[in-house]
Amino acid sequence: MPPDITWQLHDFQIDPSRPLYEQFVEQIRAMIAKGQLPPGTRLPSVRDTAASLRVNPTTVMKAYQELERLSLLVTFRGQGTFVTDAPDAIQRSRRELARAAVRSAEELAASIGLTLNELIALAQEEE
Amino acid sequence: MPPDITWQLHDFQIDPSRPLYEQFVEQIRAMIAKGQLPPGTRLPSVRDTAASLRVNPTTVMKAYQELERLSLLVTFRGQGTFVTDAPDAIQRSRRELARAAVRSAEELAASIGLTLNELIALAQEEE
Amino acid sequence: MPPDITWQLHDFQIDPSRPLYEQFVEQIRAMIAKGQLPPGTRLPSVRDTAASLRVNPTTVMKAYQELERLSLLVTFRGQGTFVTDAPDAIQRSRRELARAAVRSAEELAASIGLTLNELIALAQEEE
Amino acid sequence: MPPDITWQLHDFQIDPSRPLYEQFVEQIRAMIAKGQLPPGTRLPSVRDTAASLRVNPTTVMKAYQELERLSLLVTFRGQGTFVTDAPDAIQRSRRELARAAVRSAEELAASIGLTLNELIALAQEEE
DNA sequence: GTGGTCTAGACCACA
DNA sequence: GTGGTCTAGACCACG
Repeated sequence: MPPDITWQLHDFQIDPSRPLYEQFVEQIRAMIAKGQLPPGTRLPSVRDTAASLRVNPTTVMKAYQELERLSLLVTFRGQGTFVTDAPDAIQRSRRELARAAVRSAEELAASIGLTLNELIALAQEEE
Repeated sequence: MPPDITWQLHDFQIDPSRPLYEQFVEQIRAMIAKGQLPPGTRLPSVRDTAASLRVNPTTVMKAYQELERLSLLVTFRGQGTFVTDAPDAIQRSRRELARAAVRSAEELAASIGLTLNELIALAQEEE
Repeated sequence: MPPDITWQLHDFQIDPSRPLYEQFVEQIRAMIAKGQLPPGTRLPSVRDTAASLRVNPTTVMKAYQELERLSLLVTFRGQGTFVTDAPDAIQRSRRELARAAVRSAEELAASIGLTLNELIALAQEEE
Repeated sequence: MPPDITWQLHDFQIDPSRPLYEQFVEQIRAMIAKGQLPPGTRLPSVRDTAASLRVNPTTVMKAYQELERLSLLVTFRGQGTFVTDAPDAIQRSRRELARAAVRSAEELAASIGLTLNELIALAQEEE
């Protein structure tokens, strides 16, 4: 039985120029991918999270719902929201994150006529 | 004297979910970085570009201005907009693109507890 | 005299996204309709059911009450809750279930301009 | 170039006991599936729809976004929301609707020990 | 003008 | 107590 989790405002880095809920999705997804939020963990309630992040509850809910769509969270009516306990959903999510990141770098490389390795080499060049 | 350039709608791939002007910046920047638009080339006017891309002129203007800010384009009043011929501007831009792309992949890797190499390996794993 | 019944957690499949009590109603109703719970059978008490299903007693109570409303269960104070032995209640319930299901499929068919048979054919089409 | 569409309150049947946005999704999806909203059609803006349905704009937006997730709508920034012009997305949606409806009827049939055909026959029986 | 995000606050069903 | 829906109204970026 994994313990409940709590979080504080300072657990999250927020960039006011981007959608808040999107950043919550990213950061919670990263915590799950890192194993920091083990399968079955109960997340703080929408209201509690909203209070500790000093944000509107609907903003938190939007993030939770998006994570549910990604199969990373499940909510049990009246009981709260939990990290999925299907370990493959989590592993799949890690792979998807990795693929998206690598694909995006490869696309940029291709757009300037380089391979991924050449891109990495170029990034390390001295001024 | 490099020839003028024209472009067609199909030279650009657009994704409705992201700002148009931003996509123009990226794609023109890529053309410059690839040498497809050599230094000194005169770009089509904002009006012409907007017409051939079937897009709002202010969108094109915003893209050109952003590229000027990046020192990749220069505008001579009454004569038009040209690809910079400062030789290092282009190479510097290539390095900046590469660094940004690599840094972003590294950050994602770190956020799920991996190195860049591990991230690339994970992305290549089979289903 | 039909024997008492007991049930285990695994007799019920639950979907977190729908009301629990509603799913109990459906599943108990199905057991009765199938003859798996013969007329006159005594059901486990609300407390026992709640315990073995690891569920809030009020949830079970709500399900039992709904099944009473459907005339499929009757409660004798102090003696417990029993499957009705009015012979037509069960057959009527089967017909009602069938009609509701068919009507709902017909309505969906109509909403996309098909008959029920066309809908069934479309559902069987290959990808 | 498909004509714009407008709609009135009475084009929608609403059941106050179920989420509004969900009903909008269903009904717009049905209109698309029926061909009543041809590919490429521009939907009324969120604000206009909200006004004619006498509903809050965010409720309409939620419906539009859900339909976008289903690949039935695409939105072009600053220009509005359009029915996708990929005809296969629409046909796929029709099949999905049909399959879900049929599967649900089959499941109910199975739960009372019948086949789909027997269920349909039972539904047609006289009182 | 378009869609999108966020807030504050109400109300509901479910457990 | 939980999540979920809806409203009214503000503000923003984009075209």
